[in-house]
Amino acid sequence: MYNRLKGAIESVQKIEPHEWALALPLFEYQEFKKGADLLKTGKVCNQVHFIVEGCARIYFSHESRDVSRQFFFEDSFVTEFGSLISQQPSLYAIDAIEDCKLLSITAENLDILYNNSINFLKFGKRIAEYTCIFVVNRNVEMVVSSAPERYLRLMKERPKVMSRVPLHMIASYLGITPEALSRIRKDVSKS
Amino acid sequence: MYNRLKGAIESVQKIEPHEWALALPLFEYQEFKKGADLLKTGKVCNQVHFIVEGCARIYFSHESRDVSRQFFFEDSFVTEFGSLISQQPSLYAIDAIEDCKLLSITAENLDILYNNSINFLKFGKRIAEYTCIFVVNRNVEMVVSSAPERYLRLMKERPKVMSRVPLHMIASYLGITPEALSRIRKDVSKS
DNA sequence: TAATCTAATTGATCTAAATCAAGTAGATAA
DNA sequence: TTATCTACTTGATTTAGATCAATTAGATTA
Repeated sequence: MYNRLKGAIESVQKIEPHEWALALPLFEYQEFKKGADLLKTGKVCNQVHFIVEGCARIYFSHESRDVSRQFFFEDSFVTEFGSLISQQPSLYAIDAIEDCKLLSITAENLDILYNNSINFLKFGKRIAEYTCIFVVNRNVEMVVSSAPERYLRLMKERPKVMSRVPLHMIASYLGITPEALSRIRKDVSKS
Repeated sequence: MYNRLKGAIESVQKIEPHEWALALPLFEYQEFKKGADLLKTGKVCNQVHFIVEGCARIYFSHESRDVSRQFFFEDSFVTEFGSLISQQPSLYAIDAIEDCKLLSITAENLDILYNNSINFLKFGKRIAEYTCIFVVNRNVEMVVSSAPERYLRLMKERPKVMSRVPLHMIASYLGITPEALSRIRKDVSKS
């Protein structure tokens, strides 16, 4: 389990043995059942989770309708940056789409880690940068591509989302209604 | 001029005198005329610019139409993260909306800085995190708010954009056509 | 100064996707 | 097993904003 965490981190930034010795005890194992909340809207986000197994989502509640912002699968990290960094109440919620096995670190321990390990600091910088690039591209895609184009691209580039996330969540992620997604899928399957 | 740069950085992260001694010589002053390109699409982004005076924009060319992604004013940094970090050809271009006075640092010098100054490394991490939060929120706004709502919010929260950026650029930033923006403005001015 | 651009506005029409409404199909629970 | 959810699909109608077309208003250049 810890090897999965180490692998994911080292694929981004080389970490020294003494840094691992500091880091690993700071992570705590926890499980969440499907549908459970990892973070509720209005609460301060105090953890970063590494997903060992399962699938989670960040979403936004808007006029009694959930808008999914992003999906996360095994071997990736989930947190709500905005709240984690500002330590202000979160505008977003995180929940488990499938049963989840997590290795989690608290905001305080993460601070300790960043202040005592230069390579973890570099790792944190890179993660933020990659996230930024990903989100910017998604943003541009929302403006320049049509709904069917966005659907086809998601299908091609993130097949896990298509196979493991309910369609109504995918619809809101794509910025459309479930009805519109249903019709797009019908059109696509025809051609 | 360098005091402006120092002020902007220190407002995010405390920097030690010896770190400033290293950093400041790495920045080079340059000017761009209104309309000039700071980065062309297809070129590798090799600089981060601090705007001392003026206004710039990142945009995306799509089917012979520019889509503005973001606007930048004095006392802020402009670069194209995606290309800067990957050192791959940029999907985006940057140009000067007004005559610009810049303090610029190259990707190589930035690397030197990050590898020799822990506080600049922390600064870089924070900038990436803040950018990420900003872009995510903008993203969600594109999905949940109508065009008039997005216009009103931009007017309220970023008056500099409204007063210094041409309307057709604002329109594409809001994800609408210039015609639609014109009509929204007429409606808003009535009420 | 007039001439030529380009930006912005206004009007008419069209269209992608939303909304409203109803039905069907899988899950989950009793 | 049946009953009850909730997810998904399908159809009818509406609407926000796009597109097409023309005009006006500022800029910029000759």
